[in-house]
Amino acid sequence: MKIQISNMNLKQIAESGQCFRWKEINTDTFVIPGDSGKNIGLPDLTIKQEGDIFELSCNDDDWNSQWYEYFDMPTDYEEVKERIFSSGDEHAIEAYKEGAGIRILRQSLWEMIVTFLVSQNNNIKRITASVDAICDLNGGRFPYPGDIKPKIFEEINLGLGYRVPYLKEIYEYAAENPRWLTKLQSMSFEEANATLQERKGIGPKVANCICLFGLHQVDAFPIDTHVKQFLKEYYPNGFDFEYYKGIAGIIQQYLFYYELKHK
DNA sequence: TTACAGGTCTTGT
DNA sequence: ACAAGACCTGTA
Repeated sequence: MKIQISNMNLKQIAESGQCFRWKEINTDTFVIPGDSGKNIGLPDLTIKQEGDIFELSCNDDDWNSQWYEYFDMPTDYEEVKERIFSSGDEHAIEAYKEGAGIRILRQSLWEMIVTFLVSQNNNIKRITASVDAICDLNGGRFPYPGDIKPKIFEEINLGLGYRVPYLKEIYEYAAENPRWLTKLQSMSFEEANATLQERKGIGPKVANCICLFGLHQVDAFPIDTHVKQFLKEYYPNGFDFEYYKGIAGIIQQYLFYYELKHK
């Protein structure tokens, strides 16, 4: 199928550090694993961008029931744009222009938990390699609790370094507490954020990433080394979180992407 | 060779 | 509550 979508750029999303399993098979053409979203059994999606026209390998039903949400179509990015431009905040405007096609994907919560545990004090290239290695344990599909035995992390070198016990423990915990994920989904941002940080290896930054990318809590604002640098350089007197309430997490992605590109 | 990467934990004050 | 220091490892 073929459709027109505004405010979306696949390449920018792929580079924005929120998804680590997209494969670019051609220029502006990506394969996205079907289990990246909320329906584990979905076929992989091939999607090709030409301007604001997108050609997808799925049918209308799968678009309407699955990928529409995955690409965050329910969010009005035109409104986000207007709020940024009417803010008078020149640094946010500048950052926005750099990554105007970024969207906050609505990805699998479990995948985000595991992925951002891996991400700490790490680089995107190695995170991708480790996530791929973790999927290889499960025939290429992202392993859910119970799909693999937690001890596997100690037995096979997946390039996780000191994060091995974190991964082992989170797989154990989630298998023993099967309602944990659904509980997180019913919590407020503050509750979910605090609950996530009860797990070993999940601190404030990783918890905010999980809230933003796995729970679509758009008030989450992960402060990593890049965003910290951006805030320090351009907002020495503080960043106006109040003004951006409701879209702070989206803004955060523009700042992150801008800083990543200008380094 | 040293520093850094989408940080967190432990320990000491 | 806050500040060091340690921590795997590939890349520049």
